[in-house]
Amino acid sequence: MTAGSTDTTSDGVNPRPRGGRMPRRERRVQLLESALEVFVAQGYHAAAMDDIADRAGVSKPVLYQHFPGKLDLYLALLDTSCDLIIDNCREALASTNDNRDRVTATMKVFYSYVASEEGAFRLVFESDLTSEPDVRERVDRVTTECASMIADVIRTDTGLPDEASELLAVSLVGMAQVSARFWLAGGGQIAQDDAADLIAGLAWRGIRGYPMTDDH
Amino acid sequence: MTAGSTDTTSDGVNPRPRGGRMPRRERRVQLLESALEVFVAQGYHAAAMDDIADRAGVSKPVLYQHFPGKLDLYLALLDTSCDLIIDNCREALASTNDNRDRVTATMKVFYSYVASEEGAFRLVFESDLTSEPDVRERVDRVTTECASMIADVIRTDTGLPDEASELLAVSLVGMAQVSARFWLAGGGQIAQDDAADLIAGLAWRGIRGYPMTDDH
DNA sequence: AACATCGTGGAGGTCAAGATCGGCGTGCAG
DNA sequence: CTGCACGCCGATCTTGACCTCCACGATGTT
Repeated sequence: MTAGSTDTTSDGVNPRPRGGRMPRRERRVQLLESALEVFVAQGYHAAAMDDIADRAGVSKPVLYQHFPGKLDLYLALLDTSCDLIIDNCREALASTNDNRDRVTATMKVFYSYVASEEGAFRLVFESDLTSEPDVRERVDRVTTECASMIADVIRTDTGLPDEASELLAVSLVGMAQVSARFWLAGGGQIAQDDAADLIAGLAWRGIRGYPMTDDH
Repeated sequence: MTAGSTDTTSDGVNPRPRGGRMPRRERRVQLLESALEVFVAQGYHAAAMDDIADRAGVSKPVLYQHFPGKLDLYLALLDTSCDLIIDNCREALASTNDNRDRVTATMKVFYSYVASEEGAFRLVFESDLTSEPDVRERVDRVTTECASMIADVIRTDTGLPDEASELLAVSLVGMAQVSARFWLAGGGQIAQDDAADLIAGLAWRGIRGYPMTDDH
């Protein structure tokens, strides 16, 4: 009994049935999906190209016929995920003119992002390839871009200096991403919207007093 | 002769003079210092044991006579850094009974931690070995432990439920660590204490308004 | 002063993982 | 029926990094 039974190779993952033939374009998206699952579950370094190929139900050469290397595959997925969160953040900020609603909407964007089934946020917030400059640049860009958009609002409405606005905005983004990640790890003790509302309230109380309030 | 001149370690090319002989205990701490520099500069995976040995001015076998393997070496440094930030956080919270001062003191702890010359915070906040459960557990413990201590204060003073207190505390920790990291990356446009005060003000305005505020 | 001891150094083994080359089966035009 | 093209797979190569074996020199003792 060398093979044949579709048993789990290593973990609780079930590889796809082997032998199906499909056009290139379709195969490519399937490979991307499989790669995302493996990278999310194991991280970049622990993920082997064999694992991704097995997960997709194909052999390794097929994978290399679609992507030149492991890093390219990872960067493709990373770019998609980075663009998603940045675009959603932009839309949330543009969705209203009330700053309190802006805070809530942006917070919900982060919580939805983290709660999404695919878990792609791990590539961005928990990447284990930060030594690679291409990865570092993209990961940092998520925080800096989101923060920059928020900082524009802060600066416009408060008149604070650029550096202070940026730092405040970065801290709001940090609050959102870290709390969302640990909310998810907590296992759903609190409903997603309740958690987002709670933290949005914290953030809003923090920044709403800034234009006119002096310290103490 | 064994001059401990730890000058700027920007890129890691700074091998020590070779040939110096020293007692075990001293050699061990020197190896730890060298390993920290290399891990901080290059990350876990990119760092080779040869690099660490060369950095310390010794050869590879002596490194293995002091530490059984690469992971143990990394975990030793990680533990030290994790304990440091957790203990400092605890002391900051115990240093006063005024919650506003608690927030400021805790924020300054994070900024000092990130600004410390050795850059050990990168092992905790930017580790590239999160796939290893031992590492993941320690890294997460920093946030959860710090948050737990803060959550105790929040729960006591506000009467909020446990889960809400924990989530608020986690978000404050996230705000601190992310903003501190990006403040450092910003290159010192703002003075360290000013940045910490700014974010502490944001955090305090956020949480001070919650139910049952005990103002003296 | 000579010898034994111990720490040090360079060169090498092992193995995992990324990247690749000749064969196989299927569908279609002629 | 037959040749062709295309997609796919088993088996292999190579690189790089972690981890040990034989010489050498310094130190303490008689």
